[in-house]
Amino acid sequence: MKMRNVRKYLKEFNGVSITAQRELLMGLIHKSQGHISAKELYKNAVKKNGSISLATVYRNLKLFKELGIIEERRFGNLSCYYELKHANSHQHLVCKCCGTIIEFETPLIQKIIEQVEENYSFNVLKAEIYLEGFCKECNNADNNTVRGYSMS
Amino acid sequence: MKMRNVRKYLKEFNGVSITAQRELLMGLIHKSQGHISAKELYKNAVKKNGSISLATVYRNLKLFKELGIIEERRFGNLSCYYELKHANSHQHLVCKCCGTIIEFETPLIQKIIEQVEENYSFNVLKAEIYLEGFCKECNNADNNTVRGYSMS
DNA sequence: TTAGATGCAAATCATTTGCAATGAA
DNA sequence: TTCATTGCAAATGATTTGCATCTAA
Repeated sequence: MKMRNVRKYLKEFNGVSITAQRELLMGLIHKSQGHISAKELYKNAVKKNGSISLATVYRNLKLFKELGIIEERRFGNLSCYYELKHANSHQHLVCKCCGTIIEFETPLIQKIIEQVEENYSFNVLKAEIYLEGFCKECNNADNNTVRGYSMS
Repeated sequence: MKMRNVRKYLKEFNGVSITAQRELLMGLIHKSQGHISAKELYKNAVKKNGSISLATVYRNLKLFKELGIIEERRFGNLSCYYELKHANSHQHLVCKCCGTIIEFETPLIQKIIEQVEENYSFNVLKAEIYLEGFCKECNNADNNTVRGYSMS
């Protein structure tokens, strides 16, 4: 991502200053083109700026989240994943074996939201579908493992 | 829950012994009739058995999970919630303000699974929908707060 | 008797926070 | 100059683990 665009992003918000760390982190999040954890982001950032701290990564992830630039997701793990907020909402399909994360969309989620708003008088602000299973390749392989554990 | 039923549950598994702590924890999980966190479970357990340890709670939650008796859920928080595995799958609707958790069912989730299995050659083993928003009461109230933060 | 279970304290992992030093506007 | 931001280290909260002791089978 061009520096100019990052600046544009951040400049829209009053009182938020543009620092080298923020530009770096935003650039890396853009490059990740998908989901990245705080630790991965930190590791990548250190390669470019040896003195950046994990605290700065967390603080800025929190800031970007509050500014509505990124979203935070949990995929069963203890740690979170972060991704740029897309215009179009999408859902996640995760392989228990190889960890591949596939994004997909479905108009049915809108139907579900409507049903729930109707039935429970709820004002739904966020809808997430999380599907887990085995992808084609892992399903065929013999030596399946689930996040490091053998499942023979 | 009657002790006999707890024993029946645990006896089905070889090598798993029936301890007072396990009976207590299973009973409390049953009584909770919904979602309970490890900490809440521990607090309730201590009332009946002053010397039970948090480690025992976590170890047994892990065991029950492995035995397929309970399920682990994350609702955006850092900590997990545990619930008995129901025969019928159900989804969750959480109020950002008061924290109420509503369970609901929808046949549309099956449709989504079918679509995904078809489109991505995935073998889907688990499907979770998580909806978040404001319940009727909180939506009407003036002083809405989101998990402790004011949103005036 | 003996493998599995427990309690305790210490360890880990992800995330947050206090504080003094630094840097953007 | 001034207030936001950073790096560092220590704190926190959830969960796990090592170890000596206990207990169900």
